[in-house]
Amino acid sequence: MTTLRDISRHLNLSVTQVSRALNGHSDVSADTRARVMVAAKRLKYQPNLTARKLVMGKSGIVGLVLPKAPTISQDGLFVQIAGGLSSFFSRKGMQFVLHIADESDDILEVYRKLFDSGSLDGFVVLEPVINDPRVAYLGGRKIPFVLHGRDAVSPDYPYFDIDNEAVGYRLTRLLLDHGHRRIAFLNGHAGRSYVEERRVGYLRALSEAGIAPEPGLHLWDDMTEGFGLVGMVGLLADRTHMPTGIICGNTLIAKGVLHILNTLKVAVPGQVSVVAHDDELPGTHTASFNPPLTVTYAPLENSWQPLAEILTDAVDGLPISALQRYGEVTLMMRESVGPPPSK
Amino acid sequence: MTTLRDISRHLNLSVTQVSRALNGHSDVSADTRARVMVAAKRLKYQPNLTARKLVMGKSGIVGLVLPKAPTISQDGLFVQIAGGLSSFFSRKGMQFVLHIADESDDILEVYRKLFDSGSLDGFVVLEPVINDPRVAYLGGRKIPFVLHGRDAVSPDYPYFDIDNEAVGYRLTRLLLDHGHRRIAFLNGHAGRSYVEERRVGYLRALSEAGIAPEPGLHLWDDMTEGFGLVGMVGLLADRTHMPTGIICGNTLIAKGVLHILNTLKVAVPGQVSVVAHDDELPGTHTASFNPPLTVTYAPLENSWQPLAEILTDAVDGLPISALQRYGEVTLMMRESVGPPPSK
DNA sequence: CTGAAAATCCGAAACGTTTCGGACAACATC
DNA sequence: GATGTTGTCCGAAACGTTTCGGATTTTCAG
Repeated sequence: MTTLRDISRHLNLSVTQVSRALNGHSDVSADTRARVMVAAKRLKYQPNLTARKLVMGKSGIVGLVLPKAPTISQDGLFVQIAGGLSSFFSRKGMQFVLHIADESDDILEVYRKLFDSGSLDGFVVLEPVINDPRVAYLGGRKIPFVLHGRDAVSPDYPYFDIDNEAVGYRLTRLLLDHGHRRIAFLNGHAGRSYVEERRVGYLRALSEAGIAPEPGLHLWDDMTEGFGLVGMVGLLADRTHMPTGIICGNTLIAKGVLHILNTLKVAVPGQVSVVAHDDELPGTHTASFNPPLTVTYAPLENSWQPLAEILTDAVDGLPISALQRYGEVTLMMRESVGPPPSK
Repeated sequence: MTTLRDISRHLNLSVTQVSRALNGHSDVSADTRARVMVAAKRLKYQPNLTARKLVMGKSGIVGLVLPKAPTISQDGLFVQIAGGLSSFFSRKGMQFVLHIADESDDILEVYRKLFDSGSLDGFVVLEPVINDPRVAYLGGRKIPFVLHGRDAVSPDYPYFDIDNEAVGYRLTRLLLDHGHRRIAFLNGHAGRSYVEERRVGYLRALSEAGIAPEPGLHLWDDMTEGFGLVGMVGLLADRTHMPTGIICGNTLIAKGVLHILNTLKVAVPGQVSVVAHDDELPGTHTASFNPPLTVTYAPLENSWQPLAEILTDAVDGLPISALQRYGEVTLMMRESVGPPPSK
């Protein structure tokens, strides 16, 4: 292990100057800085985070804690998330690390241990539920974290989210503008905040169009292909009274929905129009669905960078107002939407 | 934050004695120790692990480094591994952490960074290939690690493995003992050491029975259901000359093989006998295959505990001889093996 | 040529802990 | 009474880094 002292001896410099050179301080001559940089690289110098942490109070490591019970473990999503975050954090000079909590122990206790032992500076928190206990705990203890999403409407903690109310509104509005009047929404699990917000957008669009929401047309469930299959079959039960527009909470649901429609030879968009929100989950490529699906598009991948930025800033103590950001959502018009059948 | 110094001042003791009292050293009087304990509790003393780590040279954290490109094809498997290791390490008072390497950077460089920065004490290494570069690097630098498997026959580093030569031998032998003469082996990817070793066992059993191996009967490929499907179709191509015994490297392959056999109405074990090695991958339950599969059984789950034990011992500097262990393999006789058809 | 500002550099302290080497009693041994 | 032995204790060094305050050299205006 090479230390600052090694470099300093090697260059006939003081440890101080080497440190300052490496950390980009002002009072180091360009020449010295260059020499230090070269030597550091050549000797494969790696700053000892433990020592640095001791004097600065920060370790430079952040993490993600997941319960063993697979909330996200499906679909290779897991590796994608960890990989994405990992690479952006390392680009910011931080290390990102993943911790799977034993199902036996309380997840909040895991956060505490990790933070109080001084190993981790902060956390990325995924998949919030409404009034999320993790958020309450971390926020209460003033432990730095960033939430992917929100657990309330106007939270007082760092987060990155997309405008889910707008997603619900735009998808509904699109169908309304094409003339649809009976619009079903296969949404996610109740309790998740993004699910609830999309519902709010859906209801607002309907109400603006002067349409009373029918309870049977809004469904909550796991966002899986299975839900799409079962849900769509249910909606088709009464052919004389079925919806002409279908909104799917994600592309898995849409896959199931389209599968049923295609199998039963229901024309899309001839008889039924279908739209969805597309996170670009691995393995679902909405452009090559049959027919190509009209979606609101906001790839998950676009969140890793802002999440990493926000968390590093949070660890550095920036004010919360600077740590709340939204991601963009684009409407991708493709071929799954048309006017409703004329009776 | 209360420190040792606070306690020492409060008790008119030296920092040394307080530290020794708290850590249960011998040269502290019973009286002093009691007083220190009381004071520590009353002042809510929390030892600063960072400082301790700096002086002791250990962080108490070990990790697993994975390339972003998924070597471990199955995602559920991934979580299972990380979860299993995590829970056994935490039971040993260590923290386990997972690091996904950016595909851009050299994986050895990642190991170096993680270790030299003092963040991690050691590593679990999975899925060795023959002459694995990671093993060479870590071993060469004397960085503690434990290998799940081996990358050579008699290695000089800590490992936990099963006897893969015996797996190959026993499965082959079982079929031979039932009278089979033409035995195919759908093995894993060439280069992996366990794959090669099983092949050695297979060849030894054949040679003991005086049978010359046919090149076309031993196949290497990814250990997926797809390989099972494709491989089996290939083996069935010439019905007059097909093998009567099939050995599958894992249960995914076996799943594919059985699927083909069942679909084509080839009787198992009437016309073809099938055996496999069963790691108990998530989602494959060989007892309820059709027919229930005869396997060598060595659940992956049984490795987490020994791996955790070996690595902690390795970090503590125990001699290598104490750090090399084998796991058990049981032969589970079920219903997929019988005599070959009598012409 | 002088003086001061600017540019570079360095020693030493600090972070909180463990541990090495020794100090100083009290007590037993011969 | 001299010599070990044992039981307690303590000062100081060490881990590798950052940073404060000052020291030294260079530059440059007057």
